Amino acid sequence: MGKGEETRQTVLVKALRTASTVGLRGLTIGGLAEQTSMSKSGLFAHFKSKEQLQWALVEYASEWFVDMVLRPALREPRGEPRLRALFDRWLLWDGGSVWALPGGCVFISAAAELDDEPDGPLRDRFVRNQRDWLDTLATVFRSGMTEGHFDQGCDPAQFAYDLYGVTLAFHHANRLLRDPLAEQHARVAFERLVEVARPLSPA
Amino acid sequence: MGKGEETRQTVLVKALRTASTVGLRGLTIGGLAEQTSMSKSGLFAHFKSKEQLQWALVEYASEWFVDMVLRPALREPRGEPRLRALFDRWLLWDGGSVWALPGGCVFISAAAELDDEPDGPLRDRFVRNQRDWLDTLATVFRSGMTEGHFDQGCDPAQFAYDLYGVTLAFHHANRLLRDPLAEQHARVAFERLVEVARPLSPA
DNA sequence: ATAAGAAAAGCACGATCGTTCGTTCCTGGC
DNA sequence: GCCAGGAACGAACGATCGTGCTTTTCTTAT
Repeated sequence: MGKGEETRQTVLVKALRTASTVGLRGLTIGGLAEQTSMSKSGLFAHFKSKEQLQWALVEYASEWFVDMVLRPALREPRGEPRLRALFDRWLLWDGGSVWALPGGCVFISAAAELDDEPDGPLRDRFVRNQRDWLDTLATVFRSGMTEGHFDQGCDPAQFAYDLYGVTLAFHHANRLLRDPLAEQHARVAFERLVEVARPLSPA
Repeated sequence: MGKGEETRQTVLVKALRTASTVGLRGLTIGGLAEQTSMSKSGLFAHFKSKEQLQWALVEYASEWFVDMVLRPALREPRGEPRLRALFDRWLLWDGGSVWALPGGCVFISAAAELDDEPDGPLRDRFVRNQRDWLDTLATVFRSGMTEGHFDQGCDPAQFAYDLYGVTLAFHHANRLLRDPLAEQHARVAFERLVEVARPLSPA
């Protein structure tokens, strides 16, 4: 890894942590330069505009999410165990683990900022990220259906939607309201989602 | 209503619509002045700082939410009917009705911006708003329990959490992903929440 | 070791931010 | 009709924003 790529990475690491608390829009070149002990122009040269920096950040965050949440969970057996691992690590991702971002899930802030933005490279990239994640959830759930853990009549897309809702509510209750019962509520909700999806007559 | 209060109201109306798309932080005094055909300083004088403007905006949004969503639903019979009305109007509030804000639910953007903010008057005010709303949901559900619509073993706080999750996911799917199935997913999720809460042995 | 090229810095720009100040305009009570 | 006080304005401030240019410093390959 050449020098250029190295500092680029350093910047993205810092940027990711800051963005998790202040959002993509809250990022500033000057602030980032200060955090990395660089000059504004020196940092700016790596990304040729702020939006490209944001784009690179979404890219980087996606990779890291895969590394921290998805990949480890994929080592669990297909179906329900894998789904549980996914959910557990998802909660850790939003806070409570040493490797979690200081502001919790960075995608939630980004979603709120980009949802009313006009189409563009940044929004498109992020929407793809979110669609991929929902697709992944649906796929993992579908594996659970073929494994016989979940009923054949279930709708994987609906399940992905529901599960996302559970974690969105978790983020809300945990970080905004600082509700000590947030995680408990999340787990109860998850268990009921799984329970409801169970096949009536196990093969 | 004196002249001062009148223009103050005018400003808040415009501010609310803008904030729904760009968030509380995205608001600018200059932009607001332009929208209302006022001078920056003239507008600024009504609120003595930007944060106080944001504070007043949260206050105003809360009132309007009560008028548009809560109050009309309270005219429905206690219990399940009232809960359904609440949910229906909540979906309308996030978009799809003529009176909805152009950027959808303004509280969701605000939540993402304020969740990692240090304590302060603005955050406190907004957290109170959100707690009130969750309490209201729980209360309405609890009425449904005493009415016999829902099982006595249910946890109203858990139900409020779940229902909030459904609408957060709806906002996400609807506004960010522009998923045409968003509302359908939301309704399916709601129906299952209600279904699961039904008493096993109706009195 | 040296030349070529990348990386970083320095500096400045136009724009926009929130905010202040002094002035002008309008309104309501006597 | 006058006068006090609120409402709005115009201009300006210091700060900070993203972004160009030019120059210096460092890497890297030969």
